Amino acid sequence: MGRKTECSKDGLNKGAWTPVEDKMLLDYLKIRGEGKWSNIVRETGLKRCGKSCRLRWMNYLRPDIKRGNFSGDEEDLIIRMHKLLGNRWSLIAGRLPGRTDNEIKNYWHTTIAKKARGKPKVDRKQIEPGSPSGAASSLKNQSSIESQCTTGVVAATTTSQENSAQDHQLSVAMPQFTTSNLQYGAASNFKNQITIESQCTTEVAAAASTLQSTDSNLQYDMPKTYEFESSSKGLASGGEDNSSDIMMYNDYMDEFSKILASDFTEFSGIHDIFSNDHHSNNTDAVNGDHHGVSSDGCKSRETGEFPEKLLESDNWSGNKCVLADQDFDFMSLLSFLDSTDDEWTGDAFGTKGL
DNA sequence: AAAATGATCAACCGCCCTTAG
DNA sequence: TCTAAGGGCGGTTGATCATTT
Repeated sequence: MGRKTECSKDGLNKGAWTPVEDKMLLDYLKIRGEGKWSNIVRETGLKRCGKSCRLRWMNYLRPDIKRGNFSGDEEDLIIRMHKLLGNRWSLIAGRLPGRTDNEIKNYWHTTIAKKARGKPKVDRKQIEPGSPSGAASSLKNQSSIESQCTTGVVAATTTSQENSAQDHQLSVAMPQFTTSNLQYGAASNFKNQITIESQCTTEVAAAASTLQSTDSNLQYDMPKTYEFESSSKGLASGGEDNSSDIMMYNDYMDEFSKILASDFTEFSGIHDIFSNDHHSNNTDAVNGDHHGVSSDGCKSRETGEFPEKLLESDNWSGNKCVLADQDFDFMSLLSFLDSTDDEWTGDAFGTKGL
């Protein structure tokens, strides 16, 4: 069933790449550059499918890849970005210069998620005492992901089996939720989802994205129709017409999705939030001032602390721009995330009080 | 010293989205 | 407008190495 993928064709190598294969790929990319991955097989005789070539390049061969342990700052950043974005590894990687989505994903699963479950990493590479990623940092991270939110509401699933699967997912992806404080409701509770205490809205949004990631029927920019309602894996129908609630929820997720995918400064709501006095430190950075755009699509980086850098890139999902900026200020990013934790609320999207 | 267990990470799989024809 | 192919992404697997018993 289904069409045969390029990588499932006979005669292609699988498994670990050899130095010879690496060289063939690098030689090709040196001449032709990235893209047109499927041409590589035809033009070089390399017995790898295009996807495999791309992966090898993106995750291993690129010269700008940073190797070695994640610093405490990077770890903090991952945790906070994950809190906002869920398992959107490529988006998170886009904010970590030199790190790949695969690397971050692995790191999350092997280290951070375990910490969140109270099982600290045993670092085989042995981090030097006093380094930012040492014990103190771990403790800080542990506390940073503790729940500040007493009530979380996530969309419902239909069966207890599915609930349990998602319990697991949420316990990993959303450390601030525990099974006991999740309220599983039916789809008819969408209204309740939206009227959740504003301080928890970030978590709700992220939880929604997490749910999406486990269910191909749920789109991040929530579907215009109830795709999930008719899905065997999707959310249960409440049995009554809640279309207005759903529409509001759709609007909310739509806006959230747009913001994640785009230049933040396009969103006046976000702009307004950051213009508040208590965020005056960041006001300049998010005042909607667009910078020059270079020919490669990367905007200029003469100035700046994190918030501006976060906002200035119009390419959230790609590493192209961010990787060029090796002086990325993690502390600024972390403080930004701190300062805005409470601000990623319905307010920004005009949903408060729905 | 050897076996068992755990941790790490490169690579694969399969799905979805985009785009070219 | 439709369809097939390519590209991108998140989830998962399995080989390898380190640590523990």
